Amino acid sequence: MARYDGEHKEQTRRRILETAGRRLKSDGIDGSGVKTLMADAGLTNGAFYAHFASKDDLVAATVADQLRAQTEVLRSLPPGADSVRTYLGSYLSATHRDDPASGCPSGALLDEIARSSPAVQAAYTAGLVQMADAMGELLPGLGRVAALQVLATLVGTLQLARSLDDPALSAAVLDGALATLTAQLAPAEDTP
Amino acid sequence: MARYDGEHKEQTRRRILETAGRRLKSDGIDGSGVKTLMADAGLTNGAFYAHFASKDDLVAATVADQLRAQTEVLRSLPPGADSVRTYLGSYLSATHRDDPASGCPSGALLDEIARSSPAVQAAYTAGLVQMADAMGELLPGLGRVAALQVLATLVGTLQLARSLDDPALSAAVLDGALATLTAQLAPAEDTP
DNA sequence: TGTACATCAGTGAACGCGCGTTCACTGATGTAC
DNA sequence: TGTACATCAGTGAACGCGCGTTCACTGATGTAC
Repeated sequence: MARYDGEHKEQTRRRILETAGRRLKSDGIDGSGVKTLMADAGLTNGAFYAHFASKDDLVAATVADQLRAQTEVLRSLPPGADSVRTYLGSYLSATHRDDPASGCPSGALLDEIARSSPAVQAAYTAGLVQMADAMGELLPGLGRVAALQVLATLVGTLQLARSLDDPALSAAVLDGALATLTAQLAPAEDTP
Repeated sequence: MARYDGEHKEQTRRRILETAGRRLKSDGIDGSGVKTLMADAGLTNGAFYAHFASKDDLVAATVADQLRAQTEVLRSLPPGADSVRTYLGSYLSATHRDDPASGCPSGALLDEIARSSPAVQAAYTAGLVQMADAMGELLPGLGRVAALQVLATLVGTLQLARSLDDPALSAAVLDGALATLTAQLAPAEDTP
């Protein structure tokens, strides 16, 4: 019946989702055109609407997909404070700061998401709660709201580090936040 | 010699700067067109280039102006932990969350600033350092980097509260961050 | 005081361009006989 | 096995529109006589 068995099309959709994730995070939502997003996936603009209802629909799907990926990173770590420390360290690294395309979607897009459609915000809320709960499972006693607070601090710090044009200050803010968060999350483990 | 004594033009420039501040914070940088920005100030698009060299120039000037206004708010408070607590409380309020146009430029625009030109990032860095130092002067012992960390947490929390479509969760994140920051900044004052 | 003039802040049409979206079509594919 | 066909993922031109920027101009203003 179906010529490509549906599998081929599904694969293309995934490819668009993944390259769009990188492009949106590096150029922003308003800064990424449909033509460019499709070219990134090796396609032309016309094919876009065979996969997504609108640009907004793609943004919502991409946000969900990106947060799923971030959640999987957290779930792949063994439980314990060490894992959380490792995660914080890589989140607040110069590497992450300097490569938004590969990084956290919240850090790259949060204020644009705050201005986005209800569909995008719904996808974001669902995805971020998953991510917060995954972090909560690494550290017993860290509830959903507390985990969201940690994520908010990570996001704000990363954005700030990306916006300061003084490299020493940018690095100091990253390091300072890592120290503060580490102390805050495992206060009992540093004292005998 | 000069027909309007230069004062009239300076006043118009200030008016553009102020209405642009509100528009940029509510619609974003990419989301605000020159035509709209000028209409907000009661002018037409053509007059724009008599006041600013480019849209990027306006954005840099607006970022500087907005951060100056935020800094003045901090400087107007009497020194002491109570003032900082008051400031944190108003920053992390539902009122601020629901009215980006009147609020903090970092909270509204930080990830777009991270993608902006060197000129915008230079204006942002200079303005934010002023703001951090003004906060540092309210609370002895709060250095520049520590103050920037506090600001990063405020910004991330505000953006997150604006992006979550669950009102209860949004409020819980604001309240939780306020409690955590307050405890963090004045740890000696809560215990006898 | 009244008139002619120079100034210049502001107007609004136009430039080329990219936006999100639509649609008639192409052509590679797997199937049917 | 070889050929005719139906499917449909993908093409690329076109739609109307708004973008940032330029520029010839208008007309209210303060000044000079």
